[in-house]
Amino acid sequence: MANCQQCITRQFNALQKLSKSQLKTISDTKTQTVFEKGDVVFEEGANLNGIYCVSAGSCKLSKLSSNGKDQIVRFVREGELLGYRSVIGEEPAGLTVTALEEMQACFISKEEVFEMLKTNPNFSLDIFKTACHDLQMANTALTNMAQKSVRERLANTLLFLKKIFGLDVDDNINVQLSREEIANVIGTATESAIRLLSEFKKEELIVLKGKKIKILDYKGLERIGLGF
Amino acid sequence: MANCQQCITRQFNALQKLSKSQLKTISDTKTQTVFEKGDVVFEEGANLNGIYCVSAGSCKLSKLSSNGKDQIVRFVREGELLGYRSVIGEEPAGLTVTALEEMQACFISKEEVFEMLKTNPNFSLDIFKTACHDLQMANTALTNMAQKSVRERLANTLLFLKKIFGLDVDDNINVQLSREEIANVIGTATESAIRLLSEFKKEELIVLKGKKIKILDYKGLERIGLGF
DNA sequence: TTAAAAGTATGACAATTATCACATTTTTAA
DNA sequence: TTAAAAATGTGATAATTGTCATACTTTTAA
Repeated sequence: MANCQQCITRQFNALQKLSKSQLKTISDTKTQTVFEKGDVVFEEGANLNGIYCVSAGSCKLSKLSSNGKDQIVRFVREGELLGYRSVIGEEPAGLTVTALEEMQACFISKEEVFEMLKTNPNFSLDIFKTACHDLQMANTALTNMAQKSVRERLANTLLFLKKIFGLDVDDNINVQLSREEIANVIGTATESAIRLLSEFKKEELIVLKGKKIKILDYKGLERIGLGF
Repeated sequence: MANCQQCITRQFNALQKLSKSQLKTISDTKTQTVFEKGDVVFEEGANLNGIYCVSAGSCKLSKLSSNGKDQIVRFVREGELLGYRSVIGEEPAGLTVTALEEMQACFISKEEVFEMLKTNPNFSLDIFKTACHDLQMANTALTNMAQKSVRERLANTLLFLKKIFGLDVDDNINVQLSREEIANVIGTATESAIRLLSEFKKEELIVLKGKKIKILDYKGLERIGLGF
């Protein structure tokens, strides 16, 4: 996609609020990058010079704990913006962003972002709303992490992954995560995640085929996730 | 405090960015409320008609889990704003706010807030920065909750409470929380929190006197919090 | 193509944490 | 002031989860 005017991605984020001339400006100044699976977009602690608009593919946002383990905090798909928290908050990035598959993103410089924030209240409010919603989600995630068992969290995580990534043609959850990554979402040991996945399989809640996971019993997983 | 112009509280939040006339407007339209210890300012799920500027006292922000337990997500002290996430995000409140002591707060209507957001980019950006910082904190909290043991979380929580509330004349952490509330910050059973506090006391890391907690060995708690 | 490396799976066991029971202390309210 | 209620503290025990060992499978790269 050479220019932003034709790009449908922006319909899904705050860039939809830009005026024609503002859109032309970022279209002319943006730089487009392709990331391969496993590539790091930016790392925790980095000072970002702009934000990324993800135009294809998906990535994980993770944070390193003092025990050396990665905690996956969030997934971002095409259409979403990356790095605005750090740029607007004028802090180093709090999370590391890693591509989960081939991924395309357009970089928009900090200066352009602040210019838009100052001159376009609709843009400003829209992106602010996203941040507020993210905060809501973060608080819910914290509560679940604190109050739910690993088994409950796994059930919720599977439903959550389905919600974010949807299903492929065979009704599998449309994302391929390693067992370790699943464990890093839940906040548990890899072995525990593997063991509980096997249990879910035995209980005929899911089907496993390599990294592919198909949910058989949505109601069942929901019940487990709620603690029953 | 009858008017906002003389109120020092606003120095500590985005209201410092208001123009004189904007300040006069909110000063004339605000309503001031006093909350007693245990009073609920607003509840999870409520539709807020404005935000609160806390001018005295402190409160806890908590979320009910499906298991019936409260998770304390955050503490807010004088000088901070409450409810902006819900108002700006145009969502029901995600958290319940409860006064921890006598507390005073000024209510500013939604209409005033949006008016200021639209016409004053400095205000807008300042409050946005706060939100971004809150997001950063939320991600760190999530990672700690997921990756650290209850013992480690208790150590970190005590240091965190000291940082937020400071010390009283006898060097106790300057907030009185019940054992249950401490457990609800950490995300553990009340008995476990009590047991671990007793352990810390035996290990001469802290001194307990009723609800008062004095930290004796900061380095020791830091070491435990990091997982050593 | 094949050897090495990485990832997945499972058992055995240890450590952590939750739950229940109950005693003691503190707070509350009549 | 005093009885009731709530909060705190501790033991016993069960349940959950982590860790280590090891086998098997899949992926990677020479």
